[in-house]
Amino acid sequence: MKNRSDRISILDIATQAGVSPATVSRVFNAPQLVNERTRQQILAVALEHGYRPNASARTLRTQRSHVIGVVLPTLTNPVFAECLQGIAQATAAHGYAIMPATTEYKIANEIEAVAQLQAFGVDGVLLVVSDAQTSQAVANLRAQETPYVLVYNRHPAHPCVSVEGERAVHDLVQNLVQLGHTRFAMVCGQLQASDRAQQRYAGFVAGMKKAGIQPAALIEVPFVETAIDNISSVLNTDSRPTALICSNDLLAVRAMRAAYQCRLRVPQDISVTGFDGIGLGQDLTPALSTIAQPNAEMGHEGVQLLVRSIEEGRVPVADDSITLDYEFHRGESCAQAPIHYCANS
Amino acid sequence: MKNRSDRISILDIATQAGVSPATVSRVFNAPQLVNERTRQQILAVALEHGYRPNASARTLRTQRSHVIGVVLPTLTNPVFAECLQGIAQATAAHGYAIMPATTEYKIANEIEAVAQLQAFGVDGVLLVVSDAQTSQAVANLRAQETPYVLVYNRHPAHPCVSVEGERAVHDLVQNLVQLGHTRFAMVCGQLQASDRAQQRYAGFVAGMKKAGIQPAALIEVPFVETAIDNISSVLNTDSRPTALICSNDLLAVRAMRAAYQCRLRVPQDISVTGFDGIGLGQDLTPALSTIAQPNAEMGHEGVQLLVRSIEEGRVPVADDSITLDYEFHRGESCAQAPIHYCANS
DNA sequence: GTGAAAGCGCTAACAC
DNA sequence: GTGTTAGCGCTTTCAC
Repeated sequence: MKNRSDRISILDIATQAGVSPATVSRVFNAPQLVNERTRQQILAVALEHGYRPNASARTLRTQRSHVIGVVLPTLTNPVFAECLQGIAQATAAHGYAIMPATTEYKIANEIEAVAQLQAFGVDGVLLVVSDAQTSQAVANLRAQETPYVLVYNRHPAHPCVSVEGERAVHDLVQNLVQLGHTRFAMVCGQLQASDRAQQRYAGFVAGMKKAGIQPAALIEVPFVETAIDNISSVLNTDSRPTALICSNDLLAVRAMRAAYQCRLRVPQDISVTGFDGIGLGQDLTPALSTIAQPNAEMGHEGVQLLVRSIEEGRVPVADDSITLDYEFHRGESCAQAPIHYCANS
Repeated sequence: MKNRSDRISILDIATQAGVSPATVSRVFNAPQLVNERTRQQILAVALEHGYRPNASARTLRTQRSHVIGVVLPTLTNPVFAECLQGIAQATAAHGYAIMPATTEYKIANEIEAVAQLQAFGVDGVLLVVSDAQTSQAVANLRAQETPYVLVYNRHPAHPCVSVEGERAVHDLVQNLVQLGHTRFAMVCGQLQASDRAQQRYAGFVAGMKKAGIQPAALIEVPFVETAIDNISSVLNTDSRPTALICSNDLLAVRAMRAAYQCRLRVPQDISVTGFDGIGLGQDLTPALSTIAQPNAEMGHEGVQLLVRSIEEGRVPVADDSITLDYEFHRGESCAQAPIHYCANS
């Protein structure tokens, strides 16, 4: 009986085609070295059996797996899902496979994921880490000289594909000030769990300072489950903000929900902005105002950079970093500050 | 100079620990066979070098990769992203890695993905295909006796983890009829590209029949880009429906947008329901009414079923199929039919 | 243009 | 309880 484990091998193809395994191998790896007629002959036999060279054997022999590892926080947030989608498409176009792992924002998982990927012999890894500066996982990659590129993270000492989050939020604040807003609050997840959120917050602070506005509330939302309550409690105060700048789109959606529950209209009573540019944001009502990153493209570029350096036999370095443009989507969730607040200021 | 390609091997560990490679191997694969003291000794050396057995070599030797392939349409739709998240967590818990590929709903990509995964020697594959009945990719898996489980697809001849989509929509129609609705329309993507959508539509038709209601409009949306326009054109007619049953949540969000653009209030003027239960749906305003599938759990169960049968050395069969419960989330996007329409009926 | 043979790193008989 | 050895399927010199 045919057993699943005795798959057809290069030797079978060689035998049936009346050539040596070396020739069959050449057909797949250096076809120009093989006589046209024998090549066709071999290809015919291979096709008939649906033969493809065993990747583990090839990897073992060549020390090249044609697999890219990917480490990211979660696929529950569409930003990362969209990015992974971009990664998947780009790698497929280059003939690579991907091996992703999610960390749930846990440092220990980042480290474990990288170790596992290294055991699988991935040619390189793309990561979104909690904090590029202090990441042990990244340090390990570097120590082993495994090529890697950070995505979303932005740090001068590492090869990164990122967006200027700090500047983006800084400019956003100016933008809202133009619209008459003077009372702001920023909504973040746990700041220490994300260098991106920290950078966005830094932009917020800088923007406020630039505009000469009082330092404003930071609403740190420890768990997504309670986000709406956390935000509502701020919106229920007398001195509530007229603009809520959220460090990501998922929070912005919840902020709009919180506003609704507090009987505030978006954007008439309160403006809400997000960050990320998840696809769904544009289809919401009101359409989400957000600093849109080109998520799929970030994945694309990361793959591009990583694959190129892998194929050139070098490791990507900080100088290879790519900064992509973000785009402020005006949306419908932000507008002029409400009149009576303007009067107050 | 240290080269990235000469990673530490089992032989290095063996030499340094003063044992044979076989003993080192045993420490990782059958620790109980090794003397406690030598085991500790070897573990210490391994830890010091951060050694992990090379997965390609292990795979080549044992014919077991500990990798699960995943084939799905896209990660741009949160349903699949949430499911993959569940898959990633479950596989990690079992010590497996995943290798996903996206098909963009193209049959050719399904076939190619499966072939690539087979070349990588995955131990099994989880797939969401366009049409289980006619899938060549699935047929190939079966021909090679590669263990596989379908997720979301529901078909009597295959091992599936799914939800009774047909019944769900059938019941939903009754539900809406109870609320006074008599004019319905169903919104789908391209029906021939998804057996799930077909099943949901069948449930719609059956539900209408059961309620003794006129066969209603089917709004087939060929491209997501134009979804809102397609839907709007139906909403702008005199005989517009009072309830829009959408075959997935992404379409439902766009349907709500279309309603808004047509100056119809959801749910006062028109009720909208989705299907899938994407996480974001509950945070929207109005909260999305939907038939919620347990997306992460579907991934979990698929992994469970697949891994169990892999470890028992058999292939999952149709009889192993699992039907999970869906849950109707009432949400805020559906309500009583508007009065003047009731009067009409 | 093609073949013979060595060896990538590991595991699993089998021997002791 | 541990070591010796063959071989998984492939690529790649080197020889012809």
